[in-house]
Amino acid sequence: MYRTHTCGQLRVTDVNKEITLAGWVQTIRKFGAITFVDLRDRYGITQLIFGESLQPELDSNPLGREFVLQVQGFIQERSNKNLNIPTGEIEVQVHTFKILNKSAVPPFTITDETDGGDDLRMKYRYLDLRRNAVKKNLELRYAVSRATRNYLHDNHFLDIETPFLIKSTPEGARDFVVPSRMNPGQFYALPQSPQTFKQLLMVSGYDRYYQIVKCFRDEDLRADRQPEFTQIDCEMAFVEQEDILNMFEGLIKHIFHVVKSIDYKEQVERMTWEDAMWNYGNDKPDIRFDMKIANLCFSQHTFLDRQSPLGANGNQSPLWGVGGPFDNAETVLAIAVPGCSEFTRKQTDEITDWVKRPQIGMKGMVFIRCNADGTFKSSVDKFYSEEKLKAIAAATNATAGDLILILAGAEERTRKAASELRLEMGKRLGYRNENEFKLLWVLDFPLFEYDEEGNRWVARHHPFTSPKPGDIEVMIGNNPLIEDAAKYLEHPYANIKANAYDLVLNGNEIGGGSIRIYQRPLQEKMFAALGMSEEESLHKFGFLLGAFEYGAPPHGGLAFGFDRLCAILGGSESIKDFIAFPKNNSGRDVMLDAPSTIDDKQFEELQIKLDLK
RNA sequence: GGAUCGGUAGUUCAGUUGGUUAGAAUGCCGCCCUGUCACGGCGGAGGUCGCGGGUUCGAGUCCCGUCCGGUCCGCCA
Repeated sequence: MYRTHTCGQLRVTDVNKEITLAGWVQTIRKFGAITFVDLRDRYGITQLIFGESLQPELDSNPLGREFVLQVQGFIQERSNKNLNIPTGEIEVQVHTFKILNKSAVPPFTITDETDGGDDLRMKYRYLDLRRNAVKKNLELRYAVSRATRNYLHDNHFLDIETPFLIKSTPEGARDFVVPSRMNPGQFYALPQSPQTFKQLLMVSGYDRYYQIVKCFRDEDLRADRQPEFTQIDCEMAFVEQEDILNMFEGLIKHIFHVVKSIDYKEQVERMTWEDAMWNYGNDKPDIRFDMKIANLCFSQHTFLDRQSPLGANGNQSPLWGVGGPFDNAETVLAIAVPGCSEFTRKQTDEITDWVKRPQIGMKGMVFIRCNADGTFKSSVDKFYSEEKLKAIAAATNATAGDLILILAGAEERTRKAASELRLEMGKRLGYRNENEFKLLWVLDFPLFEYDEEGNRWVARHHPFTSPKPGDIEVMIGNNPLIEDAAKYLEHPYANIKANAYDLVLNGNEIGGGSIRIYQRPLQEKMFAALGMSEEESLHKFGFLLGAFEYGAPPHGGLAFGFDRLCAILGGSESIKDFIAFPKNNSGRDVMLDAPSTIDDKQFEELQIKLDLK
């Protein structure tokens, strides 16, 4: 028997017990005739003490960090206790020991605050995983997984596996492809999600399905995006949007309860996509803090059908007049930052530089100080009177002591910049506390989105998403074959809303889904609207259209980004440390050095000839 | 596809205006130490300054190219 106990379980109540432990040498502290060793395993650390009689044996079999060691001894109460660790009141008085395996000196320290850089840690991931910090994350991941399965099981969901080798249907993200030896010249694709399979399961009558499943997307990566990632994929039949929201609000609350001991009692807030874009500048607002964006004015129509409070700029408006800095701006947006009117010139310059960075791309920033005495001081005093500044401040909902930041420019870029600026100021002012969790449903997304590059309309969510009930008629009644972009832009499809919903946690999209189309004619209209010919839609999705002919029930579902959810619950921006063996941002596994070339023999079997450009 | 930051000892980093033998901490090795737990003390070893080219009397430092890594934009139904 290698061990009778683990390194985390022994306490003062175990004193005098004869035990055997096995684990890794964390540290060695030598004091002449006695030696202390911290022995570590998955469960904790136990101090070993080697007395004088063992020193000759230790001298001839020296220990080193990360050696695998087995010891026999008895538990004794420490004379000097270490109350920082759970086993700190006891130690093992060793009488025999055996080195089960030696270790090379590890390239970085196996400690919570390691001295290893990211690159090195990834190369030696098997050592990195020994660290408590990473282990804690993987344990949290398992806890989330378990809570999810328990909740869904209790709600009669069935875990059903779906295939990984499927057909490439290049809609949306790029597919990873896998050559088929038995079918030369043909390729499987790895699923971007089990979307169509779960819909087919609904047709088959498995009315509550889930799977915690790997998905694959061959797109460029980020700190929160991996080429293979895990989803909690769910689908339900005979449901409306409200049923889905309730079910999965329940799931996330259950996860909060079990994993974080948080009782999220209040109903999750809801917001339309339009309100989100209008007030926060993006479709996944962080509502832990307010600081809404004020829409000061437009000179042109925007994608939101709203009126700005101060009217158009330029000479059409008595407020803005002519000659100001916003004369030619498509959009003018403002944020009132609470309590920052006393910012120094250096601080405002610093924020200006921040919005001028290429990633934000603003040409500059205007600011107005709302002084405590009710006066205003701005960087545009020569253009606007005190009265006008007051009107702007009122439209921004600013109060005395606030600093108003104003951005102007092209609609899309400016709105995005204002959104980023709001988040940045929120972060700087400490409003984005990682221990505070705030959920939000974003509803009523547009069904379509115009793809400038491809010169066509694409599905914003995916092509199986149902329009909102009132908009279905619009679609059925309009099935134009659209020839050019100009027609698209006037097209009524632009205003069709989807029966789709995203769940947002602290400004991160953690889940999204929709009520699906379940009738063949509507699905055909959808494919047509996306510019797919009948032949093409049959070739790609004939199986789904066929299934809809055999009694497809109304259905809908949702998928959570599992890795991201775990990272946020763990208080991290990066998902890498919540994945045992992640890839770097070039999609490489630096430990395996994958991807790699393959043998000529493999090419031969696949009947593939490599001809790189 | 693009932007940006970084690459110097095993590791994490410093290295001024281009100028003597490239430093610190930690790790590693040796000696000392019977109550440490970030043990301590003394000593030692350890460097193709990512790679290639250029400028210069002289390059870790400046220039060009390239490779690798981080972050971001585009992209991610």
